[in-house]
Order: sequence, then C-alpha cells, then structure tokens
Amino acid sequence: MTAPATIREFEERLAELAGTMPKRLRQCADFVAANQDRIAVSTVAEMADGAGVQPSAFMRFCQIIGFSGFSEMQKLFRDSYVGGWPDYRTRLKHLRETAAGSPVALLAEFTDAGRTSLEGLLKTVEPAELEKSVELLSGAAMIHIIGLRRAFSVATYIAYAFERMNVPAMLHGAVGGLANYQAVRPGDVVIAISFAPYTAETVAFAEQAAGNDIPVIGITDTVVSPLRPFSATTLSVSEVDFGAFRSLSATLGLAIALTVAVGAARNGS
Amino acid sequence: MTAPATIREFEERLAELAGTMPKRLRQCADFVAANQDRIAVSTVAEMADGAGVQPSAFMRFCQIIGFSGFSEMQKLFRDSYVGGWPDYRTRLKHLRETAAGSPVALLAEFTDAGRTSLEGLLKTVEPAELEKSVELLSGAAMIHIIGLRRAFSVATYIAYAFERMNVPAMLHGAVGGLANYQAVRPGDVVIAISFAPYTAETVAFAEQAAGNDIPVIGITDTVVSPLRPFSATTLSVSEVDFGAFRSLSATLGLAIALTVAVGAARNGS
DNA sequence: ATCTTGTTGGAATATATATTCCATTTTGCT
DNA sequence: AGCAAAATGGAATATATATTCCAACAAGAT
Repeated sequence: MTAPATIREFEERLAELAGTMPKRLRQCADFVAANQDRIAVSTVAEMADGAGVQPSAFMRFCQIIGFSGFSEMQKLFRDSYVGGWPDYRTRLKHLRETAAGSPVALLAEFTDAGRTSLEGLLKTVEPAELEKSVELLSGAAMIHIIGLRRAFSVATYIAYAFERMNVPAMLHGAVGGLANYQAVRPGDVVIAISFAPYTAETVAFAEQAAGNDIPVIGITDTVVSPLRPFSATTLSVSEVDFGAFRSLSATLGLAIALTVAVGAARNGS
Repeated sequence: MTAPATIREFEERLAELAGTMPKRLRQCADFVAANQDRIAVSTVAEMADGAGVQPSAFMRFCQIIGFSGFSEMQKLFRDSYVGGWPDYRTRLKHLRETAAGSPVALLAEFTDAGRTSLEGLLKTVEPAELEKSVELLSGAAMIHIIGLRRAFSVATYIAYAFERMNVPAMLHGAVGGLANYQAVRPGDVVIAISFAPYTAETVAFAEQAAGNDIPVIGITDTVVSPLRPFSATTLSVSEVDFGAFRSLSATLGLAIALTVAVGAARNGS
C-alpha cells in the first residue's frame, strides 16, 4: 500500500478505512478527522493524547493509512501548510472582493456578522442578571421554555441541553404552536425568548406566568422589548444582521452558557 | 530579557532589534519576517538554510529576540496556529475548576469557542460543494430537512428560514422523533444534519433517500462521518466543543448562508 | 471450554533535532 | 598595521521525539 500524496487522497483513505478499524484506531481516525490542522504542528504524543490513546496506537494508525510512520504523515501536512491558509482577516477580505454574489461570499458575511455579534455579547449581557438567572433556574422545580418562530431553534437547543443534563425542562409550542399554560405551577421558572418583531404568543405566555408569580427569564434584544415588564430578569443580546437575516450566533452562545451553568449548579458541583 | 508572549510582541521586538544586528543575524531577521508562517512547521536546520546561515547563527538569533532557544520560539507560533482550538480536556478541566461559580466566565468561554468555530468555517467549507448544494436546492420540488438531537435546532432554523422565503420545505422528526420516509418523492432534495456521535435515524433517512436516487446534502463534522457515503455533496463544519456541548455558531452560520443563497436563487434575483 | 487471531499498552531503542562550545575569522578602533 | 572585541562556522553533545518490539489481554471461532 502506498502513502497518500495529497490531503484529499488522505481524506479518502481515511473515510474508506475508518469504518473497519478497531476501537483505538477508530479514536485516532475521529480525532484526526476533527483536528486535521493540528497534525502539522503536533508531536505523536500530543496527537495520541488528544485522541485518548497510546503513542504506539497512533503510530499504527499512521501505518494503516499507508504512511511509513507519523513523520511521513506529518510531512504531508507541513508541506501543504507552508504558503497555505492565510488568516481569517485576509481570507474574509479576499472573499468580499472577489467572490461577491456567490454563496461563499454570503457565508463570509454571515460568519463575520456572527463573530461581531459574539464579541458584543459580553458587553450587552449584565453579569448580575446572568447570575440571577442561573440562581433562579437552579432552584426551579421545572423549567418551561417558550420561543417561537425565529427564536424556536434557540428554545429547542435549550430544551435539548437541559435534557442532556437531567434538568427537568419542558418545551412549549413545539406541537401546533400551542403553549400549555396549565402546566406551569408554583415553584417553576419560565424562560421566554423573543426578538423583534415580538411574537404575541410568547409575550402572552410570559405575561400569564408573571401574573401567577412565576419568575420569567427573558432572552430578548432591545430594552423596549415587551418581554421586559413581565420578566424577573432580562438577558439582552444584540445580533448584527446582514440583510433581513440575523445569525443567532450570540443568542445560541448565551443559551449554552446559561444551560451549562445551570446544569453545573444543579448537578452537585 | 523576557520572551515575547504573543506574535505581536514578537514582531515588535523583531522590528526593534533588526536594525542593530550583525550581518548573519540580520539575514535571519529578514528571512523570519518574510516567512513567519514557516516557523511553526520547520526545523532550525531548514530555517537556517532558508536564511542562508548556520544553524548556530539562527540559534543565536532566537536567543537575542528573547527566547531560550528555537523550540520556545516555535512553540509560540505553533500555539498561535492552533489558535484557541483548545484541546478540550484541559479547557474542560479549567472550566470545572474556575468557572463553576461564575456564569460570566462560562459565557466568555463559549463566545470564544463560537468565534473560533466561525473563523474555522471559512476554511472547512468547500466553495464548490456549497455552490453545488445551492444549485441542487434551488431546483428541488420540495426540500426535506432532517436533524435530530443536537442538530435539531439547526434543522428547525433551516425550516423556519425556508418558510420565511416561501421555499417549500418540510421538517422531519419534529413530532415523536419520526421521519416520514414516504413523503420524499422524485425531484425532491434532502438536507441531513448530523454530528458525532451520529444519530442513527438521521443516517438511515439519508441512506433511504440515497437509495431512491434522491440527492442528499450532508451537513456534518468530519470526513469520517457516516453521512458522507450517502451524500451527493457534503458541507463540513467543525465546532470547538466542551465535552458534550458545542456552540453551533458555525453550523448556524452555514445554515443561514445556505438558506439565504437558495432563497435568493429561487426568488428570481 | 480451548485455541487462535487480533488488539492493546508500555517500556526499550533508534533517530532526528536542538543546543552548546570553542577555535577561527571578521570587524572596528587607535 | 596591530590589537581587542565581536561574530561566525562547524563539530560535539544533549534532548526530545519517533519508532519498534513484545508481553498481556480480549474477541471470536471451533
């Protein structure tokens, strides 16, 4: 068997062989596939550690792919590295100038919008509010999540993350756009997510909850959000939008941080 | 004299000292300035050769800049290349130790992860594949979207965006985790989204579609993804993740770009 | 249940690479 | 031109890193 001569060939070989590999080698394959760019600048020991295997196992992996050893494999990646990939900034600039109108150019724009949004996130979110939210959610008997239309993906992600961490949570509005008002009981907490133009159902749900003295955590964009009056605490996110669409990157980032913090707080740590 | 801690600091130091250096060291400085990206993947011998000096001279150069030797200097460049792609073992540990009490620190971690993921997006997505995807989707009679568990939020977002742009699309698995295999008909296109550990249902759906000659567009993470064999075209996204949680920022960015591009193509513009 | 084949972990070894040292050469100064 | 100081080249050494090997173990077949 001959060694792959290009990265593409390497990828093909990897995809082809990965399925038939035993456990440890499979770990190597997965790690390598997910961290291709590390190969050029890492030692076997580092790669093996990252994949969670012994250096000798990683060595075998290289040989099964067709290289004589790690060094030969690394050489392929080092060669392709030199003169390759410019950094993010230049790449973005280049795409803007040359690829205008193409899907990649769009991708670049949304990428940049998302990045900017994320950078703004730390400024717009009040640490005190965030901490209060975590506290409220940590003590909740049940967490109700509502977010419709554009905010629905965020709601589903929060629901998924809570489920994964064994935190009792319920996603409203998933079926038939209906919210189950009656399911909200004393001791529960509501997370309401809505952005301009605010969905009436979400606001109504928050209002109803607030009326019954259920604490509401609002995830929203502006200070004039209709969610604010009904919220015990509000987390503000401002997304940079490109054209008529906004990238949710910052909102998702906030959602994950919130859920993980709550999960950590509840699961004993 | 202390070693530069960042590339920027290194550049400053270099600019400051280059003027006062003797001939051979000057050659090193010039070569390094012009070939910064080689440092991470070259040996002293190679660098020295490139600069036209002896290895020992290059060694002295590193020390004059403030490093203990070449290895230390190389480390700076290697680290900056993997730039923030943290090996998640250490980060996760760090997170457990320090951030448990502070949600804001968590938020900072996740925004950082999101930012890095987004920057990586421009590298991992193949322009040609993206264009092919847009083309396929533009001509589709109906677009079927499947993504479960972690990928579900992405799927819902894509469904929402298509709906907004009057593109006929159908989200599978939303109710009862069921996919409606029978709804897929000739002329349709499937978007399948799955990340490690890959959800069996998603893969099965893609397989079924591929078997009936329905083009599948796979949104996945690595080249060893089980989605790949069944996909007419694959869009790769690698997210930085902390154990079980990943930011999805990059994936959503890709999803938006893809849907908007398709929307624009279909709605005449 | 026993054997065989394949897989794994870890220590031992080989190799590549960085680093130091010092004799020699060059440069700058009086 | 002659001296002192600095710079240089190359060989010798130290260190890090890749690579191999084999004993222990697990999985599958008979």
